[in-house]
Amino acid sequence: MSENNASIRTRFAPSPTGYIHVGNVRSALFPYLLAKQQGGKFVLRIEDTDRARFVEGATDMILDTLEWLGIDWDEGPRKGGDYGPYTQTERLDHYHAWAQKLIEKGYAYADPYTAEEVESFRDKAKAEKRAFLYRDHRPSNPPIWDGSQPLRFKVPVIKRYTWTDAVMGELSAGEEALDDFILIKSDGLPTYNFAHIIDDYEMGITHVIRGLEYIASIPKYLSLYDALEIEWPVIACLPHILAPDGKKKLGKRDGAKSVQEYKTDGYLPEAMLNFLASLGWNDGTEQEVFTKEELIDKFSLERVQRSGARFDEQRLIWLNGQHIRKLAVDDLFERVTDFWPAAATEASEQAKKQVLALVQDRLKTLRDLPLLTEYFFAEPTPEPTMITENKQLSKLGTDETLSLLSASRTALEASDYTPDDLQNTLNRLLETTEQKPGVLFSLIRLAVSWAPFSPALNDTLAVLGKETVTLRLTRAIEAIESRS
RNA sequence: GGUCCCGUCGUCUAGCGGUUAGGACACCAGGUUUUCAUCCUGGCAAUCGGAGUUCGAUUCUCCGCGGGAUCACCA
Repeated sequence: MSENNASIRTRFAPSPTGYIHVGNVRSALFPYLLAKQQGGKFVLRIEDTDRARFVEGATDMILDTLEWLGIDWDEGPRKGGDYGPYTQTERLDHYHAWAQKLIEKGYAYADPYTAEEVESFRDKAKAEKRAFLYRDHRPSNPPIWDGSQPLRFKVPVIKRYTWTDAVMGELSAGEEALDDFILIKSDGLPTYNFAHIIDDYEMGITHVIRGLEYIASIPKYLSLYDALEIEWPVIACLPHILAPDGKKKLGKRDGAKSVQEYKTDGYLPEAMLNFLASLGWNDGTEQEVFTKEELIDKFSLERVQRSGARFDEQRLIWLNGQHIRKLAVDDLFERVTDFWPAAATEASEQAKKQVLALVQDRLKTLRDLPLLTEYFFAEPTPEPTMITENKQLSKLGTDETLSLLSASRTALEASDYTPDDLQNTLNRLLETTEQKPGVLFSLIRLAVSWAPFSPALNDTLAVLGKETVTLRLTRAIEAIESRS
């Protein structure tokens, strides 16, 4: 952990073009962790300058997702702050003022060509297997910019740029990386390339952390910082999260699920955070399970991996189980509100918590709850074939099965139904019937649950209660009798 | 094609010249008086290739090979 630096300001700047998928979240998580660790501020900014891809409601989806994950922003939409507005379309006057400065300095000019003309330049370069550079076509006498043409940046100095990336290390790129990119589009809105530089500066962002796809553009940004006489911020590029099978960056086309889907699939936000953080980062120890507070405490950009990491859902599932087991039952109870089987609707809070405590160790996702608990809330339908197809029980004859169930019913009726007494009763039953636990316990378990698996027998019986157990044993006996 | 980045078990990774190359997920086997899960024990499994530097390379350098990113009036 590095020394405290309360002046640190980081940001996450999504575009409202759709939901946030799991590949994007790390671009929010890492800046968040860094800001929290240093006692600085984490800023959220909405980059909505692309009107064509704008999706109504996307901003709210993104904010909801971040809130669910617990990635809380200090400034931004829903929060306000001293550096607003935090939505780019509300900051147009800022961009135009800075653009004017560049024009006055001779570092910006109107692009006189039509889109088609530029396209033909590009095609020609491609046909000749050359890299296309707009600055090779820089007009000698550009018209006065009247806002109807795109405004282009005029790169002041064509040179090799060298810089230090907080994750990738020393980087450099040749002159081919520099070009006269568009600052303001012909619709009057700024491009990302221009707007984010202005916003980051005006919002006092000290650490610009974003995905690796921007790394090729960094020299352009550096030349713009220089033209604007703005000091370079700390720059960090995060490697991509790769699709589970292929080697390409995980995207919506590869079936990258939205974060919301993981929520409805029964994943805990802390598991998601832990998983995403440890994809491409570790603290150098052998610790695998981290709480959010531990991540904040231990995170560092220096230890972020330089290569991409596959999204391995198996590992997420395992981590989810780990985090579920760490929760107090009361806390877990709050999380599973939407996951109970329909049969549990009428059950009391106390009854549900009892059941929950029993199955907590068995939950991989919250969605497993119905499968694991159905028979506690609804009368199961007897399926005698589960006995005859069980490899231990299949050796039992019908008569023997019936007498075992009958003896069990009688013995259990005498118990006070505390887990301890139930266990003692079951043990005595083992002796009097001269059966192995694998036979007797399996039989009772099936007769009261008719489920493929269940928690420890004495605990299960205790939660079901004497009345229910007696009833179910009777029904089991009847079902087997009527079948033979 | 130009520019740039990356390369340790199947997967996520530790390693910062000398290690039996460690851990985790997954998988396999065994154990904890039934099942499933948890938990415990054990097993399987990796340094992309070739030169060079060095007494000694996973580690440093170079060349290959492989993979990826990017070359928009998208971000």
